[in-house]
Amino acid sequence: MIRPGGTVRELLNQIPGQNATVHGWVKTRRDSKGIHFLHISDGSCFSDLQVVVEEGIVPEEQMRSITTGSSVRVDGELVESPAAGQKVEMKAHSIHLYGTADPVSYPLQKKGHTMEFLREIAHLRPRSNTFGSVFRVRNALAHAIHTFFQNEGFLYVHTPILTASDCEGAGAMFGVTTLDLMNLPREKQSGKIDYSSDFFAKPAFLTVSGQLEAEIFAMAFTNVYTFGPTFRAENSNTPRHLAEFWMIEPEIAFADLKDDMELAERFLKFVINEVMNRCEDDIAFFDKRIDNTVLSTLNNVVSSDFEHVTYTEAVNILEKSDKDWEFPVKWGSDLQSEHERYLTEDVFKKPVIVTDYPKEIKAFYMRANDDGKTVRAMDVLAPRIGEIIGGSQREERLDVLKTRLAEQGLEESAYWWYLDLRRFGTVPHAGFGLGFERLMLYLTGMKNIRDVIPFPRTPGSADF
RNA sequence: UCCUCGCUAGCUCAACGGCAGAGCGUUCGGCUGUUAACCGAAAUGUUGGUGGUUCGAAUCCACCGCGGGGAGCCA
Repeated sequence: MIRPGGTVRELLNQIPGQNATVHGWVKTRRDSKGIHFLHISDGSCFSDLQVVVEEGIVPEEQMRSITTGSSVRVDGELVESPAAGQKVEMKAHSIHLYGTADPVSYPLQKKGHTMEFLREIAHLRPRSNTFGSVFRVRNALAHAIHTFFQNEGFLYVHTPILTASDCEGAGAMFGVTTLDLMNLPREKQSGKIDYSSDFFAKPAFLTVSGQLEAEIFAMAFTNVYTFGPTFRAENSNTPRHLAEFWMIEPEIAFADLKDDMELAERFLKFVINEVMNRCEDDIAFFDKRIDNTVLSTLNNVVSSDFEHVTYTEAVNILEKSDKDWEFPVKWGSDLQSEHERYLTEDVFKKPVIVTDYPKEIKAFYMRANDDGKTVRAMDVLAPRIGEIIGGSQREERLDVLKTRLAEQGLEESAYWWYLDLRRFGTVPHAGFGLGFERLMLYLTGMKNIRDVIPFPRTPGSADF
C-alpha cells in the first residue's frame, strides 16, 4: 500500500532534490523531442504530479503503451520544475507499468465529457478531474459534519436501516421481504399477504428517516445526531432526488425552535468553512469550470446572517411582488419551488429560514403554536437549490400530540413508544434533517444530484 | 407520475423527404520543456428499437426504450 508520505499531495510539498516513488494513473501524456511528460494522479489532491521521462530511460516500445488511463509506478528524483505550471516535478529513473489502457477503447480520453456521459461510465468517472474533486469534497464534508457534532458533544447514534414500523411518514417506502414473490402466502379468509412467515413476521421496509429513533436517544443523551443512508421509493425524476441518499438528523433536548435554527446556521457555516479550507483547489476548480458563483455564494453564506421570516410574512412578501406566479400564493398552501427560489434568490439573496407553517401542511410531530393554526416548523432555503434543511420543534405535550395524531388520521397504537417519551420525562426538544447530497450540490455547484454520489440510485436505474 | 426537448462516428453536434458531415478524441507523420499544446494526413456509421406513410425516410406518423430540463413528491 501507499503509506503516508507517498501520495502525490505529499510529494508535491516535498523539497526538491530527493529520490521518491509515485504510484498512480496516467491522466495525460505529451511528447516532445527526446522527452515525454506524464501527469500522474492518485486521487490524493487536485493537482497531478508531472513526470518527465527523458529518451532512453524507458524502452520506446514500453513508452508507447503508457497511455491515458494506464497504471504505473515511477521511481525518480523530485526536482524543481523549470517550466511554468508546477513547482515540483519528478525526473523518472524507471517506470513500472502495472496495466495498460487501450486508447481506442478507453472512454475517458483527454477531452471534455458531458456529465450525462460520465454517469454512464460511473466505474471510470472517479478518475476525471471533476469527479476527483467531487469525491474529495464529499469525503471532507462527511468528516466536517462529524467534527462539528463531536466538537459540540453530540452523540452519534446509528438508527436502524431496516424498520418494521410503517409510521415514519416521510414518503413512499421500499418493502423488504424474504417471501417468495412468485408464491406469496395468503391469509385464508381475506386473501391478503400473510406476513407471519416473513423474516420479521410483519411487513418491513428500508428507513425513510431516523428522526423518531433519534428522539429516543435525545431523551437520554441530550444532543444526538444520525448520519446514514436513507431510502425513498418515490417516483421522483429530478436533479434533486435520489432513491438512496444520506441524511444528517440532529436532535437536541431542552431546546426550542430558536435553538434549532441557531444550530442549523452554525452547522452550515462550520462545515462550509471546513471544506473551503481543506479542499481549496477543488473548490477553486468548481468555481472556474462548473459554476462561477460557487466561491462568492459560499463566502456569502459563511459571512452573512441568515434571514428569518415566518410563513405568514413570506406569503405577504410573495403576494406583494408583481411576479406572475405559475401557482397562486395563498395562505394555507405550501410554498412552491418558484416561491422558495424567489425568496432566497431575489428578495434576500442569501439563505432564508422560513418558520411557523400552517399545521395542515406539516407533520404530526411538530409542536403546535398557541395561535391554533401554525406549528413550529422551519425550512432553510438556499439560493439555487431551494430547501436544504427541514426541521421543527417537536411536540412534547402528550395530550396535544394525541390530538394531532387523531387529526391526521393516524393510529395511536403504532406510536406507543413515541408517546411513551412524552409520558416519562418529556422535555422540549427540536431537530432537523439535512440531505447530504443537497449540501454537496451547494458546495460544488454541480447541477445534478446524481453527480455528487458515487453510484446514484434513481427510478429505473441502479447500475454499478 | 405529468409537461417538454432530445437520441446520427468513441464523445459533442450538423444534415430536416433525394450520395452520411464537422469538431474533439484515436492512429500515423511533423514541430515543440510540454501544460485543455500546435501543424498535416488517415481510420471510424444497421442514424436508439419496432411498425407505418412514401418511388425514396436520419428527416414525416404511431408505439416502446433511454437521457436532459421543468413540475409534483421531498431531503
